[in-house]
Amino acid sequence: MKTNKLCIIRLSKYKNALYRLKSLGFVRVFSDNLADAVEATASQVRKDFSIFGISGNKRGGYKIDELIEKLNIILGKDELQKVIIVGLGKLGTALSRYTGFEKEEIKIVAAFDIDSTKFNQTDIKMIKLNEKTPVLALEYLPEFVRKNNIKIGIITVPDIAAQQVVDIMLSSGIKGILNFAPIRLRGNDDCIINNVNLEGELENLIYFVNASTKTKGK
Amino acid sequence: MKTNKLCIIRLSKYKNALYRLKSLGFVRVFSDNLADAVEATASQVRKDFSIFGISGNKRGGYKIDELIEKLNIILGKDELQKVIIVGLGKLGTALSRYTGFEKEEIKIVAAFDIDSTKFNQTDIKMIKLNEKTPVLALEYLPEFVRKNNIKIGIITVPDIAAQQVVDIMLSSGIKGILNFAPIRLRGNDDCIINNVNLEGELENLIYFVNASTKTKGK
DNA sequence: TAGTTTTTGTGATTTTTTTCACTACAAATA
DNA sequence: TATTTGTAGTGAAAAAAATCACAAAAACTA
Repeated sequence: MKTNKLCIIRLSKYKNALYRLKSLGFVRVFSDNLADAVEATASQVRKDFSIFGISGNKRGGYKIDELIEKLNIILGKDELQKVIIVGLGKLGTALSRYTGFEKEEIKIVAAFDIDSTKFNQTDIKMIKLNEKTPVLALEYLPEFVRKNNIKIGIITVPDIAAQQVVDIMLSSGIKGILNFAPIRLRGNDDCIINNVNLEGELENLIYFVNASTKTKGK
Repeated sequence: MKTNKLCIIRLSKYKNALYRLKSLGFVRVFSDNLADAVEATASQVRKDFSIFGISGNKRGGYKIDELIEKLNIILGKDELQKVIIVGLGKLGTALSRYTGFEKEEIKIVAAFDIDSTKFNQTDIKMIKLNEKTPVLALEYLPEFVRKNNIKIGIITVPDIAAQQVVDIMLSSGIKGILNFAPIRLRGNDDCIINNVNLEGELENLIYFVNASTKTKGK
C-alpha cells in the first residue's frame, strides 16, 4: 500500500466535502464531483480510493454514507482522539480553545506551560477529562500522558524551547507531534513530527504574489 | 527557472536556520550544515540555490550574511509586507496578535469581521497603520485594501462564509490568500490561494501514528 | 434483449521532484 | 610549486506522484 502525506490529506478533504454534499441532500457522488470539491482530478480520487481498497459502483459512483464511514475508519475518527498542547502563548491558547477540532472527534484534553500564572489546576489527580481543559505545569506532562494514554501532542512554544518539549514528549510516550515552532525538531523513529509553519506559509504566498505581479507587469 | 512551492518553503527554512547559525557566531555554512538544519540533503540545498543563481565558494561554503540577504530579497523580505485578516474567531484573534510575524517583516495591519461587538474603529479615514490593529466592519475591506495597497489576506472565518470573503477580496484587488477554512475556495488566475488546514494536519498525524502503532504491534 | 451511455478501476505513461555521482576549483599543505 | 583535500555546481539517473487512457461493468433505452 503506497501512501504518502498528500494522499492522506486528500482523504481528509474528501471526507469534509462528503459531509457538505450529504448536508445538501446528496446520496451518491462521482469521482468527478469529489475532484471538483477538493481541487484534484477524478482519476486521482479513484486512485486514492483504490489504494485503500475503497470501491464504488460502475456508473453508480460512490454512496456517500458508506464512503464517509470508510474514510472515518481510515482516518481514525471512529474514536475520540485525545491531544495535549504545550505552550499557551497566543497561538497555543487559541488552539486549545478552538472549536473546529470538536466536530473531528479531536479533543485537546490538557495544556501545559511553564508560566505558573496560567495554571488552573495544581493537583493532577483531581482532573477529569470531560471538564474544562486543565492548564498544568509542564513537569506534570509525563505523568498525565502515561495515565491518560495520550499519543498526540501539539507544540506551540517559542523555537528555542521546542526541542526540549519534544524530548519530554518522546520520553513520555507521545507518538505524533504537530509542531508550530519554525525550527527543525529531532525525534526518533518511534514518533512522527509534522510541522506547520505559519510564517513560512505567508512568506511562500508573498513570494508567489511578488513573482506573479512582476511577471504580469503588475 | 523551475520553482515549486516546496522549494520556496525550503528557502524560507534555510533563511531561518541561517539566522540561528549567525546568532551562534557562525560566518560561513556548507550545504551540508544547512541540509542538516532543515532536514534536507546537501545536494538539494545546492540545487535550490542554483535555481536562484545563488553561488558559494568551492571549499569555502557560503557566507551567511550574503546568503541571508539574497534569500530575503527572493522572499520579499526587503520591505514590510502588509496583510489583512478576516474573521476574528479564536484563531483569527490569535493570529492578528501573533508576534511571530513581526520578525519576518510581516504586519497584520487590519482585521475585519461582521460582528459589530468586535469593532474598535468605525471611521476608516482616521486609521493610521502604525497604531493598534484596527478591527473594522467587513464592508470597509475594499476601501481599506485599495487605499493601503494591500496584496495579501488571511481568511479565518467559518467554512460556509469563506467563499464570500474570497469574492470580496478578489474584487478589492487582493492577490494572495492564506485560507484556514477547511474548504476549497475558488479564486481566479490573478490570485493565489494557499490553504492551511489544522484539522487536516492533526488527522494526518493521527493516521500515521495509528498506522505505525498497528504495524509495530503497539 | 441488444445497444448505448456512463463511470469505475487500474496498468501504462508522463511529469515532477529528489538523489546520485562526478567534475571543477579554491584552499590548505608539503 | 606540486599535491592533497573538501566542497560547490550540475547533468544524469532514480524515485515519487500525477495523469492518461481504456477495458469492464452497471444502468439506462428502446
